[in-house]
Amino acid sequence: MESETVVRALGALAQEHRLALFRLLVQAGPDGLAAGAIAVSLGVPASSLSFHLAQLTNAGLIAHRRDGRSLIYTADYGAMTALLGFLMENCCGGAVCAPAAPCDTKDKNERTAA
Amino acid sequence: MESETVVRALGALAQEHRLALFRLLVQAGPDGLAAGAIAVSLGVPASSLSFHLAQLTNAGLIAHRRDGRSLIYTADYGAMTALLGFLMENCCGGAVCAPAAPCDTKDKNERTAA
DNA sequence: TCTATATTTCTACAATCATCGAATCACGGA
DNA sequence: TCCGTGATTCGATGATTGTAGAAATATAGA
Repeated sequence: MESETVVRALGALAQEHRLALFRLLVQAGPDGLAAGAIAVSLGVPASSLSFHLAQLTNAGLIAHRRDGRSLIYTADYGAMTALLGFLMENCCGGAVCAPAAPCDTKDKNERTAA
Repeated sequence: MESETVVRALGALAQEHRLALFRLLVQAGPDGLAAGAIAVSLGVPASSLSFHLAQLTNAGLIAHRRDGRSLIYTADYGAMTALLGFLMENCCGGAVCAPAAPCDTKDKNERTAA
């Protein structure tokens, strides 16, 4: 994943409404949610929501499909996975630093992470 | 980790220079790097760098100590770990989604992530 | 104390962001 | 075709961000 892509993805998530929005879509799963339903759920005016949806779309974190008059938005798990992968590889000293990771971690630590 | 904290951490990393800076500090390890060395390495004016260092400090992602005339900055692995933990728990559909994770993953998937 | 070095704070300014009402576009049904 | 609904785009506005030179602060050494 290119670092420019990472910056855009991070920027897209670095906003209260958008973080909540993305979490909502993640919870909703592949079925996704219509823009209107999201607006109600977040308590944000339609035009404001549309702005945030565009930001997340532009960052490649969400996608949408049309269903009649509604636009259904879904989280792009692949993009999020790639983002996390980048952060774990480049921003954790090379060692797996996830707290909840019950992995073996291969023990390649050359420095004490955390 | 509070979602407000997450937003600030994401915002701090969502900038080209700051992402590069943080990666640099992660690579440098616990020894850290002096502000001057960072400025040279990134090719950024001292005052600009100071601004970015303040952003990262404010977000709790880095810390610093004084060594003579130099201020030595270090990455806060704990904060990064907490951030990744939040993202993995809240933004990945509840399932471990890290690509490089060689874990067992407990198979609690209720939806197909990615 | 005086000077040099390391770094931050101050200041100003351009650029980008977030917000939201109004206008517009897209689609389905009568 | 006309109307109603779901959603985006437009436009204006205030707030925040990024940049970098100049000034100020902190420390070390002579």
